[in-house]
Amino acid sequence: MPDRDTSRRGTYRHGDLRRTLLEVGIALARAGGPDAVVLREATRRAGVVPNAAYRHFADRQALLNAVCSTALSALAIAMEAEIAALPHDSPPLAAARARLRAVGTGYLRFAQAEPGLFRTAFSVPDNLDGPAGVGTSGLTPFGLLAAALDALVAAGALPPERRPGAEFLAWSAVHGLAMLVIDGPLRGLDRAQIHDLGQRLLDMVEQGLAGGGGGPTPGRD
Amino acid sequence: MPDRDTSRRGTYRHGDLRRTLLEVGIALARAGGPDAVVLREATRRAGVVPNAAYRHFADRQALLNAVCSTALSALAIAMEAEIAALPHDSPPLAAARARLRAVGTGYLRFAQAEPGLFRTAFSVPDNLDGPAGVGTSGLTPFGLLAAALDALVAAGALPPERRPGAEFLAWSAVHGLAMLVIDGPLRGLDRAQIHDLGQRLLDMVEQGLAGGGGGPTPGRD
DNA sequence: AGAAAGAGTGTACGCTGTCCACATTGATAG
DNA sequence: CTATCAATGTGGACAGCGTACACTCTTTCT
Repeated sequence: MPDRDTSRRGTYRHGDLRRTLLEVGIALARAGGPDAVVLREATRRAGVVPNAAYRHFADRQALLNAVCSTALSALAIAMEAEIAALPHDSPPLAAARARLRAVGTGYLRFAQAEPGLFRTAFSVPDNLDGPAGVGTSGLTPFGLLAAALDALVAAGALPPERRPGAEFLAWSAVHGLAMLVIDGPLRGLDRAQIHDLGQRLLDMVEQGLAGGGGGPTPGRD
Repeated sequence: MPDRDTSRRGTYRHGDLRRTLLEVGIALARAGGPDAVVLREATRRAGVVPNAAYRHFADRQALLNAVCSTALSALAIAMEAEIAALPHDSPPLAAARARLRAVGTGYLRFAQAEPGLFRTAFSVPDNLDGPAGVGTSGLTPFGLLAAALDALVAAGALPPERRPGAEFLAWSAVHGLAMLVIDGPLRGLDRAQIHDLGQRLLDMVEQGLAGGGGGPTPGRD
């Protein structure tokens, strides 16, 4: 981060204010979630007057959007890392199952390791499927989940007729648990307890998606 | 709502400012979620000077907490209404299953019918299990879910060893879907589509909680 | 060299939450 | 019946926020 004000900075130009603001914004989001991404504080830390930000971002929301995309990318990368850590020599069916679990586990680990960034990532309702917020594979977190489910179908572990919309069901479960853990009644649980609960949740998703016996409850309205 | 200012109001005293502020706060939350619960705007609508609020609420957060409790109560009541609408002559096992579905359906319907209140209800991390935010049965939304799961165990539809923590798994799934629907990629779906997805989700929860064949995936870490 | 465009500064406005001192009231004690 | 007191509402103030407008400094392009 460059110097703190014009006099100390020496130069009238800053150099790369846009990038600096983004990095500061990320730091703020990390520490305090979306509400902590405050334009004036960001410019202060960048050593620049508040209005300078408007040369690079239309308004506070634009900065927040950029931070949000970065947070989504970080989440995607965390999920990819969890996938990459899987053994490469498993049989296809076990591999497909393990991949879905890795997607969920990576998601939950990130939420717990970086709650501020996690909350920021989902503070903007867009960008979830847009071109932004991708990891090194070019997929968003959502895309990674969809791909894992496709692989599950290809491996025969998920009936194709149950595939459509399944990403929403799986995402609901994992995202909901993440919320409970970072600022719901489950905050305060230690890492191991959360991990166990996460694995039980993933069991539920796997069982529930594949569909055990009898299909959906008859007579539902 | 009483008159808009002292001159029109006539009386120096307001009458029941605390209640008025709470009601206005609920209206604001309904329309715009937690961020719309703005102290100055609430006092403006109550026809009173901003500082008057501090005689009844310690600060903005205290007002928001009160609104949050009310929103939680409204959610509990919506869920109770869904339960009450169930037929009373079903066999116990079917009744227990239907009750769990009603809990989830009521939750999702409320989120969709009152997104502002719903978001407000979960904007304060406490109050989820405290004495506040209860419905006519005296239970919080969380308590209603727990009771439905207990009934499921009593009816034999859920093995007792799977009961502990099951409320967190079920809640995760339903809450996550609610989030997707009110400000995630699923907003914009019409009522019927959401209902269908909700029922599929509840199928997944039912299947996944009861545990089909073989129990959890072996070899999970 | 001079003009044009880009980047940062300075000032200002309205909005917010909140603190302080003051005014008005209804209830209560003598 | 009146003096007092605690509760309640008012008025003015401050800092912090997002943001609009006009200005200046610096680089770049003709």
